[in-house]
Amino acid sequence: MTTQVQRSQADGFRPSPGSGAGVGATIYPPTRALRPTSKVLPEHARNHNRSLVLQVLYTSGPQSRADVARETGLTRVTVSDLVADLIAEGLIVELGQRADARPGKPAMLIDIHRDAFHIVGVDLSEHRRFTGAVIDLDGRILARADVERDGATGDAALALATDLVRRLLERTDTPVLGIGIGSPGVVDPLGVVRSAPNLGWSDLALQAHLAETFGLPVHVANDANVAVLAEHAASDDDLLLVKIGHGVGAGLIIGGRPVVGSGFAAGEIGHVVVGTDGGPRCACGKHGCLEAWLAAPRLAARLDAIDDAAPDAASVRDAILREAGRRLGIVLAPVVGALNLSEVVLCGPTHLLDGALHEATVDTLRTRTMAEHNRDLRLRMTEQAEDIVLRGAAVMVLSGQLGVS
Amino acid sequence: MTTQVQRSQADGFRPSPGSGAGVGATIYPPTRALRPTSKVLPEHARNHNRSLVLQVLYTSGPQSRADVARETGLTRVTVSDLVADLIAEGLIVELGQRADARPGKPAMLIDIHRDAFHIVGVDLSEHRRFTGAVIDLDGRILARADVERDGATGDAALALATDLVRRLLERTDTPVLGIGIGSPGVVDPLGVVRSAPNLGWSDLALQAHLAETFGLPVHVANDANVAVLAEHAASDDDLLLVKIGHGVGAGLIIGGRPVVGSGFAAGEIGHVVVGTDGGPRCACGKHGCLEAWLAAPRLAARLDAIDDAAPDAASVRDAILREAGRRLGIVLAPVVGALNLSEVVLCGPTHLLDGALHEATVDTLRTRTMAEHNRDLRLRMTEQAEDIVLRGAAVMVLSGQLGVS
DNA sequence: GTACGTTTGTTCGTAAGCTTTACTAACGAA
DNA sequence: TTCGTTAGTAAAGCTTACGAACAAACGTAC
Repeated sequence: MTTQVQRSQADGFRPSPGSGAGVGATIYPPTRALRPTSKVLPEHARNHNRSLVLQVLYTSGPQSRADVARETGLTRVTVSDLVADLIAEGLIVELGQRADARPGKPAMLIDIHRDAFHIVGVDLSEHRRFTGAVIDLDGRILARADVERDGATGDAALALATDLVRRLLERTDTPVLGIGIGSPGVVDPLGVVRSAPNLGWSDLALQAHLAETFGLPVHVANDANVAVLAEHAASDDDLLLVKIGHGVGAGLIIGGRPVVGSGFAAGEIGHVVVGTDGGPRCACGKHGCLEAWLAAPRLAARLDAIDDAAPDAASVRDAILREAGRRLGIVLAPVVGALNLSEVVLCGPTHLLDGALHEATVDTLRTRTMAEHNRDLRLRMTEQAEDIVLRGAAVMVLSGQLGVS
Repeated sequence: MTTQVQRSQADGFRPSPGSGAGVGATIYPPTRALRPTSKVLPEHARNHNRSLVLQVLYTSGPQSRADVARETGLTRVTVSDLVADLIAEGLIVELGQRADARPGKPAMLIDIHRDAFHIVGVDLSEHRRFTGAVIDLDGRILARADVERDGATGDAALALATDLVRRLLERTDTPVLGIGIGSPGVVDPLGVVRSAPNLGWSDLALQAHLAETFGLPVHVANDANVAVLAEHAASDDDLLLVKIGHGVGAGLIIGGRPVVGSGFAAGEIGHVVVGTDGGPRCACGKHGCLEAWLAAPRLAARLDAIDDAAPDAASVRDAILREAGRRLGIVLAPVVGALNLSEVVLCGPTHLLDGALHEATVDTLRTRTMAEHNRDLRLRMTEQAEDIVLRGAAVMVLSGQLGVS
């Protein structure tokens, strides 16, 4: 009976991609979308392979067409064809023959044309000013420009941001691949700032405005969601980035894709209440919000309130930072547990975060989650300091325009 | 200057799929994988479109080839070609001409051959017994079989499960599309049970064992992760399912894809500590774990301890359930906030969960998250009761084998 | 120095897959 | 009967990737 069943099954069913045929080869593919949602044409496949070639070159550096073919699994013929297109478009250049001596025909090295395009990145998340930079394809910052915000909101703030982009575009003679913007607040995938109270923006079509003004591809996302892209470029795991500044926000990448959330408000953890014992009153009216514990200005104010002359000032400062870290750990523990995260990154003022606070967060996470499951959890400070949003904006443009990161 | 820049850019760059060319058309595609990881061949595209046709029929029911073409965006020619293949494989059948009178040639209705295959689903998560069922493609349960576990662990438990599958396979004469298993513990994507303390399993290659034994496609995943598939079949949003039974676990679908976690332990929230005021001692040694508050046996025991004769027994019961619900809300709040979830589903004993506990969880979530961002959050009981894991197992097989759900 | 093997990148022909165009079949409406 | 509409199919063409074969260019063994 069972043999009959399996015979019919084997005849009637063609296995889907990713799951080989035959006994024991069928696996549940976790990366496959559950439901196909739109058709795929050959040109889409080609675009994917095009990005794949660029990706290999981007991460592994100059190499021959044959090398790329081996790494991608495509044939040399196909790679040559794709590369020919990409050279014609100016995205790839030939660098000359490989130097080292090997048997066989010498290889012609190719690479992404790293000088062919620049990227404009802008960070609107700082409270006091907008910052921006011209960035090359490798994420190096080539030129900077800032503008003091001076409390500007609404259209005035938009004008400041637009002008900042204009000034940055004037700083380069190289074609610009695109403009990436990290904005505070809730930003939808079409680049509409749904709500950014600090800037007085609501339903502002920032992407459309800038795209029309400058005639360039524009990508806009929440600042923390942008920042996590910069961090993700270095690793491949699921990643949570907590950005602590004037407010507290997070960016999240799961399975290689940014999490946006049902209302495009993923990562908005600043007003989640921490613990069951009250806490400082928050601007939102609640008590014990994460932001009330952890926002940089509030934390700094609490530290400043301590009289340096007092005999135990140092230990009080330490206790304050430690408590803030503990509160962060309390909020993160359920998230780390539910998502089984292996990597959490902190981003913000180093003098506040990197020390007692960081330690306390680690300790709290350890004691409040199942050690067995989260054994290899890493909690670390970002190494990108001030420029993380700018670099993330560049990654966002690279990813959106070339499918590379 | 800027005009020059944009001209070169427009010439040199071909927009990637999903982002149209030209001003304002470029969007940041949130569903695109950041980095292409493997090549895509035409046959992969065809398989995708094949699944797309099946998906449309599966969800929308019998219709003509032309209807499918309109809904998928593929041409009638391509749909006819795909359908011809699928009919040859026995996955689609022609049902005869459409009855209603319309101008033009009458349509030949086609549908997924819903009687051609059955699915075997098994739930290993109950403490006292293993349950299983033969399920049709629409998720209807056609036959059941159970086996008392009687404390069996290790190889004995494996033998019980294997025998249960064998008995289920004997209950149907229809070809079996595949076997789906929901197991407690941590299960990796290859169907290896990395760790299931209750069953005494560690690194047990359950998928491989069953596939070899029965010569059928087998899919294994954690019980809560399986259950959430059943729930997801009804909606399309991000979804968190909390499964409360002997333990407490969760399953999570984000962006249409199950979250697995870095150690394949996503959803293991049972041993996250809740609140900052201690709590009952847990089997794991910590105090105030979610499981210590909420696991069905412990909750029931606390309720049973109340003397029914006592004057205020009812209100004490209520307080206990309410407190448990509050604890659940406290743990979920950071997760809901970080992921901006719109839908959370509870699954477990209705008499415990659906009442004061549920209400308290909703209240707690409301007061501990930002109402503005999570306005449309729904927290509800599952409607699938006992069979959710069995139905989820069927969805897992459907999804894995046909790309349909 | 010559023959041989190796590696690169290209050319040519082929197979797969989807589209456009054009057709036939079958129906209702005027 | 004629006209317009809809379903499904057939033929041709375009895109895309592949395999086979080849020439170029190199090291090495003898």
